[in-house]
Amino acid sequence: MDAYRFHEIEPKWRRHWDEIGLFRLKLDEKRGKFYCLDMFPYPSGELHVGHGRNYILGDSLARMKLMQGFDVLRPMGWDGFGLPAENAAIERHIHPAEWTRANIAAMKRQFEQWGTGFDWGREVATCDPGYYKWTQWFFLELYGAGLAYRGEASANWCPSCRTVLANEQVVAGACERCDTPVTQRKLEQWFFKITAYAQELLDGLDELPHWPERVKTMQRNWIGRSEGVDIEFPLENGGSVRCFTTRHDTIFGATYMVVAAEHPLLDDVLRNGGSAELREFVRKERSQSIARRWEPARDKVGVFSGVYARNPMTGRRIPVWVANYVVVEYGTGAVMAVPAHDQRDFEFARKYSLDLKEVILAPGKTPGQTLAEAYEGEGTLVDSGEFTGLASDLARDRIAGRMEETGVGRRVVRFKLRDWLVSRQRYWGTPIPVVYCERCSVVPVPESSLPVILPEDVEFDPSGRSPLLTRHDFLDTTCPRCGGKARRETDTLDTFVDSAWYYLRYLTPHDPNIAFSREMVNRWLPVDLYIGGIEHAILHLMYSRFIIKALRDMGHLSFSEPFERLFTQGMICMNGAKMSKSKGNVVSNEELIGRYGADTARLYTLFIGPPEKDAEWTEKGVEGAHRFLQRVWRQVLECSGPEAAREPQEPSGGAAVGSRVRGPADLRAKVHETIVKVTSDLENFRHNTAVSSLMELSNVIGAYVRDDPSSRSEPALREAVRTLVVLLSPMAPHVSEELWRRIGGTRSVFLEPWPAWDPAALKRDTQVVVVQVNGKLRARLTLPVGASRAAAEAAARADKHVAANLSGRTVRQAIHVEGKLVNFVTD
RNA sequence: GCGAGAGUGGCGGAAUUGGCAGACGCGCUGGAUUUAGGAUCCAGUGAGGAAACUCCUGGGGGUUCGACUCCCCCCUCUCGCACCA
Repeated sequence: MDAYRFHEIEPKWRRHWDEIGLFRLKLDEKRGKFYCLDMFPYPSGELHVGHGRNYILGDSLARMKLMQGFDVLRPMGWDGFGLPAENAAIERHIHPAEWTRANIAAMKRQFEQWGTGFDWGREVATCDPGYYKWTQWFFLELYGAGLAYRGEASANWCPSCRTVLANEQVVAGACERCDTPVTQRKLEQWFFKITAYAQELLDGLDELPHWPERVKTMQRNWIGRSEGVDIEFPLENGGSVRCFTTRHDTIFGATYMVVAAEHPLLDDVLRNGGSAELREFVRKERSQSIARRWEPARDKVGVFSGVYARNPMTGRRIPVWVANYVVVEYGTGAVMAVPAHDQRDFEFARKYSLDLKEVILAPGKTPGQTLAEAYEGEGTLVDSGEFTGLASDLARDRIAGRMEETGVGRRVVRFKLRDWLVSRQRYWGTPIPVVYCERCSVVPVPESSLPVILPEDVEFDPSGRSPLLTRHDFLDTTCPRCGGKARRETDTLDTFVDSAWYYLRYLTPHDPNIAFSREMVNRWLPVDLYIGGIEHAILHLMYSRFIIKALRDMGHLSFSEPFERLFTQGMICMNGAKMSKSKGNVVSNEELIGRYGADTARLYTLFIGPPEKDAEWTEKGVEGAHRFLQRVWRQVLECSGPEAAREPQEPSGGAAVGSRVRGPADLRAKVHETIVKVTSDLENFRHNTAVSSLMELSNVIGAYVRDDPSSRSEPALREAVRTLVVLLSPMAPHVSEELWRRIGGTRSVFLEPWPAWDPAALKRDTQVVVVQVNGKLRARLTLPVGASRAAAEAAARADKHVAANLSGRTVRQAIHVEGKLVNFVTD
């Protein structure tokens, strides 16, 4: 028998699949569609076994769907813009474009080695002008719709790199690139108005039953909707401070106010004086970086502002404080403080000896007891004027109503979600297509002039400053509106903009005239299955959802959610840590595939554990997967080749053990049970148990021929072996294709129909019925299927273990579950 | 603190309309084959016990003829959010 020579088999079949265009989408055939999308990678050039998991999962499912007769769209591309390329340029003097292209080529080679089948004719890269032209077009569309605007924002600023940093680029309050402490800086920046869709983005999550609950929860937290009232607190010397609260039922207990250091009220106060202490406190707080402010559990400190306000419900005079526990980013940057019913206010009030007034009574409590901590729950109002005696929820409604009548406040819904800051002071990204005209101010570049090309022959400054700032042939331009002198925008777009729409481009990847075809995306989207890492749970997925809704409202497409079903795969770890080059615990693909072949790498990756959970990579596990493929190889050839008939052996004589199948009908039942199991397991992302059921089938086949070598010519065995090969093919495609041809397949196994199970074959003659006495297992009986209660009970009583346990006792009740169990309950 | 998820042999993990706990793989033990190693094959492998048998799904309680599965309380771990008013 030939050895399993995966080195020869694997490249051979990959060439063949390419030649027959197995993964080339046939757009003209209109069968059921299946758009199976993997999150496209950033071309870092680094690819190890941990990166393969999602692609292998998707590939297995896509191959099964192909065999089930679906038109499968299975594209791949590259998230080509981003910082690492620019850093490589600065550090190693390689141009970002060159670095990126080389990495794409290297990664594509490795993808191909895995045998993951993609429709490479649809490949896109976000850094190609043919792609980013359309990213720029989106920008203009959003700008035209009023969803892109320029505004001032406080941002993380690295003084050394001279750029704004995203929050995720700030590590422990310092720039991830150069370790310089990050400061806050107000800058004019471009934003997308994602907040206009806050409510719809929240509601839409309820329409996504096939998304992981975890991801939806994270998005809900991020959107952060809360209902409350905005209340005007009049100031003693004129004017007022507005604050937002969700607990207006506690307003009668508001004994002071707190504003954030950035609150405009303080500008007025400090202009007219203010204590030295206040001045110093505000200065210090305002200079804190955003990152510093986000550190949790800081001691609450504050200073009296010198200003008094009036509680609009009680008329009480209350002091206004400045403190570090109020954030300017949320609400109005000012809060009413109710120390009796808010733990933060309670701690602060105790520290600075501020008044406390109890206005909510917990159920079963009497007033006047000394509080050890704030009571934040619901209860009955006390000492609250006309609202005294109401329950919290009713009181909130009544108080809000009264505030609206009297003009003191109004009901509002607030979100934590901020608008999406999309400008970056970086070179390697999509240029923002606007110019600044001396006369007309901000002018968008007309669509006919797109793309605004990113100049490639540029010099990189070690400071990290964008080379665009000194490129006059890029900078200097004319105004599209008045023809006068104008300067181009030098900021580029956040790479999340590039990746927010790429899945639309795959349908018309090379069309120079349109970003996407309305008709095609309406037919092919939403994406049926989107596979990727949990790290994109919020940003990428939320931005994509936003872009789709915006495009829908602009009339470019007619669906509301881009991804019907989302699957987030777990990480692959090694020695307890995420595999990464810097930790030195990577297993190289090339090495692994060189030693064991791609099919082993794939099979082990699928078998390692539940796909959504993190898993620990072990060499022993790889060997186990390889052993299984070796065994299948031998088994299939032995049971199917001519030598199967030529080498009859004496029956081993040993009686078949209980777990073994007893005849062709039993073998068929196992085969068809495996078809059911593998089919549903692949559809439900339980690849690990799909693999184990194939191992079981292989074990059963092995025992079957061992017990009766003459059975090798049986039709049931032939069916078993053929089915094993076909069911294995999505997971270990190369070896399955080779075996399929060797056992008589005349065309690719992937062109064969996926096996259907035969309900008749699933029916077994006998089944195992367990017998319990008082819930304790006493016997296992093999009974004919459909045995009656009487027959089962009689057989059970006849068993000697059961009889021994029943002797001397009276059976009070006998529970019978057909085909499963008999349980005797005795006195 | 809030929210979500998880806790099962030496290890990864199976089993959910409540009905055989530990599938499958790794590891380990013994045997066959082999000069040897490797590979392969066979048998065994939750714990205790010579055995009969008993015990076992983080801990405690409950519902039930019967609980890994349902309910209540507690512990631990992972992830997310976090002074959001």
